Amino acid sequence: MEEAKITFTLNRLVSVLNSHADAILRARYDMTFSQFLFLVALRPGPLSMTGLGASLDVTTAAVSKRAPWFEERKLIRIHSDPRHGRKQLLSLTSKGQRLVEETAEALDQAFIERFSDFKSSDLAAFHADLNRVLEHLMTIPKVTT
Amino acid sequence: MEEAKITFTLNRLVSVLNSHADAILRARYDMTFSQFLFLVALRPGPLSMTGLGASLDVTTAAVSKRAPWFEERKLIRIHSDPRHGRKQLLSLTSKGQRLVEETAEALDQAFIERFSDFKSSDLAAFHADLNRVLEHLMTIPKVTT
DNA sequence: GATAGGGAGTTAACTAGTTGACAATAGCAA
DNA sequence: TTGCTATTGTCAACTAGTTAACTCCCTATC
Repeated sequence: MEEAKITFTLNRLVSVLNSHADAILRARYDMTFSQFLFLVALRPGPLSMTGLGASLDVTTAAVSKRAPWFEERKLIRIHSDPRHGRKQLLSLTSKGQRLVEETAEALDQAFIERFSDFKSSDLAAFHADLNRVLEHLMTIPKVTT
Repeated sequence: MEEAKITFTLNRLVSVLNSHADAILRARYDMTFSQFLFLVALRPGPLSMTGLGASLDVTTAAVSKRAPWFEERKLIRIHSDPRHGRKQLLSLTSKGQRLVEETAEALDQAFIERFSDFKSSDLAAFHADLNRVLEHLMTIPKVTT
């Protein structure tokens, strides 16, 4: 009993965190959390449809359907890769880039304020624990039948 | 920068945990994780459409659409509340109950095995940390504008 | 050069959510 | 009683995912 409840607690935790972020983005930027994630994934540089899908942990088809929405709003540019006829490269426009920086900053700030009464060393230790568990889970994919 | 990454790590962690659970359920019980959650929520006793929605953190409409699928498979029963003409009560059939117990047990077992090399006191401390953070987030809803 | 394969993207049909509008019932107050 | 107001569930239209089937285009090999 005690075991599985960790996963329930984790699920509740991320759900609360994400809807918190979503609420801030909707209220201040008229934007959803998932739109934010789409743009953030492009921050490090242009990606193909498939590459962005991998980064968002979503199929290429899902990206292909959503991309035009962002292009229409001039947040991203879609241009075909000169080195590969079929491949499309998605990149942030300067408008998109500005939006990402601003929203990312706002969320960071909100997070910091929310946890201002936690010692930063505690948070760091917590993050380290999370990473330890995550890394443990990534090893030995283990085909369960 | 360091701050927001905690939330990214958390999101990755639950996504890995949940797809792990999903894979086990699909392979061994031909069932998805979200179907499992639907049934598990009814384990403590019958719930109305709205009540189940609250428990799953989903709207009443979503429950209303999915419920017939489970009824057709004789996993739940839908009967109107004798004390309230409009209200519908959803409850597990014995088939549903058996399935829930079996799958919950399987997932618990898989979790235990997966973390067999973690000291259980470490896991307990980790869970306590999670709860501490979660409780912190639940306080002061704080209307952000 | 022809062609077989693989990689990349799109589309269709599906599932699972959402919101908003609605219908039906419950419950209270006058 | 009668009549507001709440609660409850359903429906329609939408968003965001999935898988499977398809189309292009590139590359290697014969």
